[in-house]
Amino acid sequence: MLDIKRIREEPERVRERLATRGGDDGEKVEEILHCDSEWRRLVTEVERLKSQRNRVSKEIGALMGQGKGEEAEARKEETRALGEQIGVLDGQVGKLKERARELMLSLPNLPHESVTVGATEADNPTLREWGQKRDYPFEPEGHVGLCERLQLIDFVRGAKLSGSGFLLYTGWGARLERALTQFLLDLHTGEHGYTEVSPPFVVSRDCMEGVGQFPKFVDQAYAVQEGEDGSTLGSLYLIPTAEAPVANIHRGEMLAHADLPIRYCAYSPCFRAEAGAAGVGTRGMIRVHQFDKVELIKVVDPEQGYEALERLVAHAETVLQQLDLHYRVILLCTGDMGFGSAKTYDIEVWAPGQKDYLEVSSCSNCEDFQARRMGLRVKMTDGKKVYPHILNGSGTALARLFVALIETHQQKDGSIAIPEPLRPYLKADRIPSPEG
RNA sequence: GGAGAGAUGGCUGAGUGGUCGAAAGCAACGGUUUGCUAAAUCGUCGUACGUGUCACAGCGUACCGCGGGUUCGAAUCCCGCUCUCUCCGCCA
Repeated sequence: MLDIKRIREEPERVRERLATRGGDDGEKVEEILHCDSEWRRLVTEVERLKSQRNRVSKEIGALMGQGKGEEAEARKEETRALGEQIGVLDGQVGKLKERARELMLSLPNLPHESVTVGATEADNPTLREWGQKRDYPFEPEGHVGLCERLQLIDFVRGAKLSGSGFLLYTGWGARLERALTQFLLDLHTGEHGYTEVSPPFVVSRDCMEGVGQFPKFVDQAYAVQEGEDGSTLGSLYLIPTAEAPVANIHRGEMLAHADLPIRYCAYSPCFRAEAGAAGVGTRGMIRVHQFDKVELIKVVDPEQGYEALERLVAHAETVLQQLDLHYRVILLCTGDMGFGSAKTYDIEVWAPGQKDYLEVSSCSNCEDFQARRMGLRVKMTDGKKVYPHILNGSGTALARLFVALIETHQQKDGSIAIPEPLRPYLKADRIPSPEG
């Protein structure tokens, strides 16, 4: 959520920055300004009436105390009339405020000045690459083929259980997934200073709203239902990312400055309805309804938000470096950024079987956008209360990492070589080929 | 799932339908004092929004878990909800 004061003070600037995202939010800004000024006008008015009523009520109390009951009765008429006016005005005030909030919640964050202005992913600049595409003395196989041949994933039975887009990991596949998860958590907690948390995998509507998933992406979330009648279990939603619960851990709190920076690291499965994406790259495990991910969340002093973002990306990059996977880091342009983000780096790993780069991490600084939505503040050492910057980054998504790993490290003999740092976790240095 | 108890300012904890934004204590902050890691003493000490100011101040409104209701007036009475605690049952 943007700062209403900022919208009041420099509406043009806000409109300009929003426009770089490509949406049509100009009209919303207009309506917000209108609701806001109207709201302030009515609030002033209704508060004046309330003040009057309070005064008269006190006088009535005094009269009653003095035993002047009749006089008091007479004055009650006054406040009754005031009460009616107040009721009407309060209704209008409430509606305006609600409408303004609704609009405020639907506005995306303003892109940071350093972000390239652009319309689509074609405009995303590549910032750097690490490693390189290897040459294989054979035609590298795609992950679907590898998974089937090595019996890592049973695509058919996974779909039988839950429909397409759900994976059944088997044997070495399941073990590799578990090893990767463990490896990632140990790396971030041990080397990068994050505190591991294990959050609920369903969250309330408030949490979804806090991180900016709602209201815009309601149709992308699975709602938890209680029974066949469709009654929703207190409006709970399967998390699309651990960011939803973890970024909300301190919702509504007032943190001390000494509590910062806060760094959390969490494993969770992620559930995405991917409505409207059917048929687009749905084969295999590139785009699925459920995948595992290790997420990194930071809550920091606003002064240090961007410094923290650079470190966050570096932490995610370490994963790929340790697994010896070629990747590139790109900066999302204004038109391609997520709803709540002010600046986002994507890390894309090379998958030789796909002959394409896969997004395995998205690291964003949402600045105070989420903190404002969830009412999370920090009391600075000088006593000032500010909204901290909240950052999130994947460290990393598992399914696609799995793809890049097996495609990159496939061997001529049909086996998969396991990079050194992962071996202790898998307790093996290769995944053997059944026929080998 | 059943029964009961509770939810008040950073914390502990009072609170009669009407000067209650809320006693008291602790903590915190500022000052004074005492020949020494501390004590005594005085004072300050909630939040949000609106208004106002260069900025303070000031003024107003709201807030005693959340949402409704009764009333001229609600922390206080009524209803619904949420959460916490205790006991019972059930269960990984």
